[in-house]
Amino acid sequence: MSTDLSATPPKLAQLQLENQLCFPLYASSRLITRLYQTYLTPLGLTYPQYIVMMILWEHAPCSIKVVGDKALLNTNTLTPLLKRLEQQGFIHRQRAGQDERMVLVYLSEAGVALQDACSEIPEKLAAKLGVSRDSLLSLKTLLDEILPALCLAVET
Amino acid sequence: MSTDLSATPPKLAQLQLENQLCFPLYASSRLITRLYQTYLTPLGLTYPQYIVMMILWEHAPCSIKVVGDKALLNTNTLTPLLKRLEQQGFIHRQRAGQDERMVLVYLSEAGVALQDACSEIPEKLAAKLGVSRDSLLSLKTLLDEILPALCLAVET
DNA sequence: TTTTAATATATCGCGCACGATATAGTTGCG
DNA sequence: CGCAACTATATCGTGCGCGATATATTAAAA
Repeated sequence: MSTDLSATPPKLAQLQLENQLCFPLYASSRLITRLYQTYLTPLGLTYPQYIVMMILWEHAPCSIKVVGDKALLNTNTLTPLLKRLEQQGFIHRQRAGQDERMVLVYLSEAGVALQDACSEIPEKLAAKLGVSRDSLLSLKTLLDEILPALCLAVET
Repeated sequence: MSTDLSATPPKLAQLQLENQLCFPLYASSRLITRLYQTYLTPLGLTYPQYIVMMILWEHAPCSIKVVGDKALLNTNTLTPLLKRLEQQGFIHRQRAGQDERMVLVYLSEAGVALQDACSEIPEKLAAKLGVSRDSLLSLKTLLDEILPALCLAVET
């Protein structure tokens, strides 16, 4: 009820939204996704699909495992997502010959062409956001520093 | 395929995952949620439910609109979420008398008691993460600076 | 060479997120 | 007053995320 720190025990004050790190992280991630969506929807992509396409532009053909390692996603998310990308005609999938467990993901021509169509999105977004390049850069630096610690902590 | 910047046009280099701000934001948000979940599941809460409970601990009884404004969530997310919180016995809902459009959310005794059960979670998490308090604090500062710009940009 | 463990992918179920739409209730304007 | 604009909530459909589990293939151990 009170935001008066002198009246709120410190442990309960930590549970107030404005004192939490987790909330702005959660909220800004969702808002960024929504911003991207305005540019991605016309191209037929969702935001997680865009993440996966970025990985494929750089690494295809590669196994689903590799995509998952880079996107930090498991097959319970990736299998249906890749199915949709295949239905859209951006990729196709094929079991690897030498190791029948693996499924290799290949880019189609449309999938390759999509990269050009996406090339302007990051700068358009930065412009629309109207936050200094410095702020964005130091945010990225901080997150890149914390991300490995998060990966470790999740596994323990 | 190549990470050699001299061989990759700058606009396409921006589409490589490690040059993007959006990915570490998206990934760390999900990982933080997963970390919280280990502490929240035993209490019968999901992470978004925990966010909503934090708002209610501070502002209940209040309307769904107020909860949505603070959590940056709409009723298409909140209505079913609040239903589940009610089924768990943490809250109850009632139409406001003076304005029959509003639904007021009240904390039950169990809902109030839950705050104590959650009071140790933030510090436990920070300890497990093993990142300096300085890093976490400057991350929060940066995010709080960018969040308003994001809210604005989403509306335009 | 069996047997066992590890690996890669798939499936299921639940709970978000969110765009789009619908429905009451309220307010304001002519 | 009557009617249009606004507000608060609910519903629907789609696509994630992810814990849990299943299956097939390969590698390692006995």
